[in-house]
Amino acid sequence: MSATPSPAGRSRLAASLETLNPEQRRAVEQTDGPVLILAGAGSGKTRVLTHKIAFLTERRGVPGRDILAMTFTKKAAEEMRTRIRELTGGEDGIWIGTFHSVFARILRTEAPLVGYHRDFVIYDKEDQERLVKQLIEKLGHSAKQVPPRMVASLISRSKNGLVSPQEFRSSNPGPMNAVTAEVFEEYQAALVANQAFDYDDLITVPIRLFREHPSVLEKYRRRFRYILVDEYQDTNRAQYRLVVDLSLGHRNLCVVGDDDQSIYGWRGADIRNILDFEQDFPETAVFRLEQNYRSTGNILKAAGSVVDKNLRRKAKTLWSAREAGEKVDVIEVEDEREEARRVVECIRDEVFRNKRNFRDFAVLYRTNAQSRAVEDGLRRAGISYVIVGGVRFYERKEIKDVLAYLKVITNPRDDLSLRRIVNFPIRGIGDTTLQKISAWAAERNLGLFESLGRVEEIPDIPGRAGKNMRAFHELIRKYAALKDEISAGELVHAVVDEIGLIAMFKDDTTPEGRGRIENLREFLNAAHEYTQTAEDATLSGFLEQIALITDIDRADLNSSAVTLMTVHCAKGLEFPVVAVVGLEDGLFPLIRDADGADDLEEERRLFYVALTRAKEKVILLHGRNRYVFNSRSGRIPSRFLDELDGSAVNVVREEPKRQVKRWSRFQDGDGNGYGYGTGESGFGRPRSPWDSDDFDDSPRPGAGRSGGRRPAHSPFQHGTRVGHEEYGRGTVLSVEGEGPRQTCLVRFDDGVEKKFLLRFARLERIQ
DNA sequence: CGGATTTAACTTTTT
DNA sequence: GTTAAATCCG
Repeated sequence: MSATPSPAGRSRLAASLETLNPEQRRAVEQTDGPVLILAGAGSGKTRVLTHKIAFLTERRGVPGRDILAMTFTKKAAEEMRTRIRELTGGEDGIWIGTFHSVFARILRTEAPLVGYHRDFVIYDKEDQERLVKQLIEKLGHSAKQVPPRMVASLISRSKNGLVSPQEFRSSNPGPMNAVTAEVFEEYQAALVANQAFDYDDLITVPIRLFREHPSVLEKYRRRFRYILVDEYQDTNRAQYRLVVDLSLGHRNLCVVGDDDQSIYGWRGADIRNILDFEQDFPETAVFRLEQNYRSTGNILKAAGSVVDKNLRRKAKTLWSAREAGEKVDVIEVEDEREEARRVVECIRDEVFRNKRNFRDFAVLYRTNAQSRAVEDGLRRAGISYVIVGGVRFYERKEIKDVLAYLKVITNPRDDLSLRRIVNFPIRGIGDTTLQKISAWAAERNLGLFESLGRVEEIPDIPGRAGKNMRAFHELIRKYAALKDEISAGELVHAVVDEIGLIAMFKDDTTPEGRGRIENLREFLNAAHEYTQTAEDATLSGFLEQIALITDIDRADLNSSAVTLMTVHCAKGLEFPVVAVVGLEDGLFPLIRDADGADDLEEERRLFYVALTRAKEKVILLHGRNRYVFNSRSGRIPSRFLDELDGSAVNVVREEPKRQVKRWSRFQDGDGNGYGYGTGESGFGRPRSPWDSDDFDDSPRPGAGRSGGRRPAHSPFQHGTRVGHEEYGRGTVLSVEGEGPRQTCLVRFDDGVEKKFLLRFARLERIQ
C-alpha cells in the first residue's frame, strides 16, 4: 500500500501525459480544490480521470488509500482500475467503485450505528414492491386500488429527494398520498425489522449516519483526501449531498460529466447538480473538453445539431479533427420487419465491403420490447447477436429463489425472502398455515423464522405442516452454521442440491426448462468464481456483489456478435457502426402522456447519446407502421429527424410496396426463413451472412433457395415433419386457407395439437 | 393444499 | 404476444 512509484510506471505515465491535449493536461494537473470537467461525448473523459489519479499517486505521492473514485457501473469502475494499473504499473489501495458498492461497504462497517447488523441484505426493486404490497394489504387496503408499483416508486422518489414520510404526508394531500405516507412509514420500519436495505437506502442511510455521528463523517473526510466522480450528470440530490458531505474537509472534489448526456432524470438524477456546481463551490476550476476523438465530422455535426435545440444546457461545441466521413443515413421503411431487414442488409454490406466484424455493430432502440423484431431478422439471416438488458439474469425466478435461500441463511430476519421460499419446493405450508404463523409471530413481536422454530407452541397447525416446518427450520440453521465454515461456492452448491432445484427442472425439456438449468449452472459458476477471486469471500459479500451488478457488467462485448441494447444501456460505449431503430414520434421521443418540456429535452439528449456512440457510420430507421402496445398503427417520423442538420444527412425513402408484392415477400420469408432455431437462449446461430443460400427476405426474383418467387402454395402439406422452437417436433396434419390467412394444423410428438397461422408460425421443415 | 387453467397487465429507460 | 397472478377444481 505504499505510494512508492515504480520506475516503469513513472516513465509510462510521463510518456502518456505527453499524448494529452493541452486542456486535458491542465485538467489532469489541477489536482487541488474543486474541479468541474465538462467532457463532451468521446472527448477522452476516462483518460483524464485515469491520468489524474495516476498523476496524484506518481507525481504528488498521494497514497492510493487517500483517493476515492466513484462511477455508476461496475464495468466503468473496473475499466478505470485497469487503466490506472497500466499507467502506474500497479499502484493499489485506491477506492474505486460504484456509488452503491462504496456506500454498501461503508454501511457494512458502520451498521451498528444505524441499527443494523453487518449481515444485512439488499432488496432489489422486485423485493421492494413485494414488501410494499404486503404492507398495503396489512394496512387494510386493496393492492388493486393502491398499486404497489406506484407506491414503491413514490417512496423511492421521496427517498432520493431526501423527503421523509412526515414531509411527504404534509406536502402531498389526497387519499392516495395518505395511504402512501402510511405505507412509507411502515416500509421503513419493515426494512429495519428485516435487516434489509433497498437501493435508495445505500445512499440515504449514510447521509443520516454522517449527520447523527459527526465523528464518523470526520473519519471518512480525513481519509478521502481526493474524491473523483464519474458521470456526474447522473447523480441525484441524495448522492450529491453525500459527495459534498465527504468533500468538505479537504475540498478536493473533481467531478466529470456532460449535461448533454444526462438521461436518468426519471430516476432522480438532477441536472441542477451539474448546472449549479460553480455556485456550490465558487472557487471551482472549470475545464471544457470539446475535442472529440471518436466520431467522424458528419456524425458529430448531426448529433450537435440535435442537442443544440435544448434550452437548458451549458453551451459547448464539439469538434473533431477526423474526416467528414459518410453522411448519416435516414431510412424510411414499411414496418419493423423491414426495418430489421434493412439493418441486416447494412451489416452484410459493411462486413463484406469494409471487412468489418459483427462486433463492430450495435443496434439501439428506445424500449426493450423493440428487440424482438431485430432479433428475428438477425436470426433469420444467421447473424449472431448478443442482447444486453431485457430480463436481467439475477432477476429470473429460478435465480431469485436460490438467492432468497441465501439471504435467509445469512440473515434469518429477512421475512420477505423467507415467505418466498417457505413453501418452495412445496412443503405443504400454504397460505392459511402461513397466516396463522404470522399472526402468532406478530402478537409476540417475533420474526417468522424464529416462530418456525417454535411450531409446537403455535395452535392449529396440521401435524404434517408442522413437521415440514421444523425440517425447513433445521435446514436453514444447518447452513447458517456452515456459512463461515465452507466457501460461498460450496455453500451455494450444497443448497441447490439439497432443495433439488436442478432435478426439478430436469424433466422439463422445453427450451425454458433447459434455459433454467443453464441459468442455475451459470449461477453456480458465478459463486465459485467469486470464491476464488474475492479477497474476503463471504456469503453476504457474494450477495452484495450480485445485488449491485448491472447488466452491462455481464455483457461480453468482445464476442463476435452484433450487440442489441437500449440507448440507456449504450452510454459510455462506442461502436464503429450504430443503427438506431424506431425513430418515430411517440416512440423516440417516447411520450406516455402530454408531459412537460423537460422530458422532451431528456429524450433529445438520449438521441444525442445514441448518435455519439458511433465512430464511423450511423443509420437511423423509422417505419410507416409498427406494432406498438397492442395494435399496429401508422407512424410518423420522429421530430428529432427534422432537427438533424441536412448537410450531414442522406435520406433514403422506399416507396410503399404494392400489396401483392409484400405478400409474396412474406411467403419467402416464412416458408424457409425461420427455423434456424436458436438452441442457445439469446444468441443467434453463428454463421456468415453470405454463406447462406436460403436467406433472402427481399422480393427480388431469382433469389432464394427455390430459385425465384415461391409458388403460392405452402411448403407444408399433410405428413411434413416440422420443428418448432417451443413445442418441439411434430407432423403436419392439414393445411387450410389461402394467402395470408393460410393455417396449418400440427400434431407434435408429445400429442399436443396446435393450429398456426403460417404467415407468423415459427415452423421449420425437418427430416 | 396443490395443480391446472384462466385472466390481467404489461412496455421507458436501471443503480 | 408474453408472463405473472388470480381463480377454480380435485
